[in-house]
Amino acid sequence: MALLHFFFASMKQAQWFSHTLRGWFLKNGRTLPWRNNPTPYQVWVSEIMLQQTQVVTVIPYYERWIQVFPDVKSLAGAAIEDVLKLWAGLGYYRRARYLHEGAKVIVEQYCGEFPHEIRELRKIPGIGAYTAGAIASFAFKQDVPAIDGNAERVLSRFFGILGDIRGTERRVLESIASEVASFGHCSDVNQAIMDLGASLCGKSAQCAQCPLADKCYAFEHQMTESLPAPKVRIEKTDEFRVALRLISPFGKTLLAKRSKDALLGGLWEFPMVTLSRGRGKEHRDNALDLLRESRDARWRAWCHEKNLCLKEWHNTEKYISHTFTHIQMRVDLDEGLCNNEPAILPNGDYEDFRWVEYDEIGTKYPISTLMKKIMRMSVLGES
DNA sequence: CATGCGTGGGC
DNA sequence: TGCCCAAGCAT
Repeated sequence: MALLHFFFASMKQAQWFSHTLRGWFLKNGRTLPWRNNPTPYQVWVSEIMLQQTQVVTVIPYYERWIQVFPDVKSLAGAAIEDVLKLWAGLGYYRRARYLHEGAKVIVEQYCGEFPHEIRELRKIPGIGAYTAGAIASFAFKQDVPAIDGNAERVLSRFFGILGDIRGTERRVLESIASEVASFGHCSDVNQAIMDLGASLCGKSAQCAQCPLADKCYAFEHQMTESLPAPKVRIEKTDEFRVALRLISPFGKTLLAKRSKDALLGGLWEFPMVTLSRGRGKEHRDNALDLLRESRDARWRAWCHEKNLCLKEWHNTEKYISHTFTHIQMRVDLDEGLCNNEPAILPNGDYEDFRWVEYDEIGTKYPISTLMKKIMRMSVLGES
């Protein structure tokens, strides 16, 4: 019933919406590095980078990326380490891995040419419903919808979709998006929806300047604040870790490579151990006790297991707090000198260990923002 | 299908 | 400052 209601109510509106919004876009659309008659590769790279990430953040990363990897073939032939280095700092590192894998798939299975069909695009790692629609409409000029967070917000407000657009009302949203798409010029219209969502129809709407306000459901009913229905947020887990800056007799620093499917997968860091993980004040208090009492013992055991012979040792009293989507992390830093430089086998969180020059960290070895913060705490010399 | 996965910017 | 978010996808 709900679907039928929205379908009939929105049919007339959809054409006006498409036409009016496109008119606004042709005058007011943003100029962006990936918008000048883009190749499918350029659309792909930009769309993956833009997932959950702001345009201003993406621009410099995109420019650098296109310089180094101008096409699918150059990306497919690259080393994953170099791919991650270009991505370092952007977050959600699995996206970089999927881009790399996807490039190989396109070269090996599609003769280096992007498939045009949505169904085929969806088979490429990291390309989901939205990105497939974006590539098909922006690069191949197909009249298909591309529903991202902006489209969810703009469409749910304009057409008055009151329920959960990620749940029960998903079909309604998709049906309306298809209706809008059916009037053509989807490359423009889809980008118009995003630009409107990024400017006038953001979290707080500026309806006075909006070309769609005349027929907008949310504007008419003063519901822009409450649409779309907000996502449920999960409480963050608190995590307490200790990192070790360990220096060998030859002045090398021990670096560990995180397992590729883990948090910050594939990036390098001072080795860390997790002391505790949980939620609530009681847990946090216990964790701080644990930190005081068993921090050194944990490290001694860790070093012993790795045949590392510790010489000097010191707790820096310094720590950083770092927030991830689902984790509130505190990392304390310990620093020490050891008498040997053993080869260390992969284990647990880490798939590789290496003794490196301090100034290679971040240039030769890709690191996260968390690791940058930890390095700033280090008081030992820089070599 | 609910959950895991980063970061920098805005208020 | 602390909280909320911003062009999703895979499992």
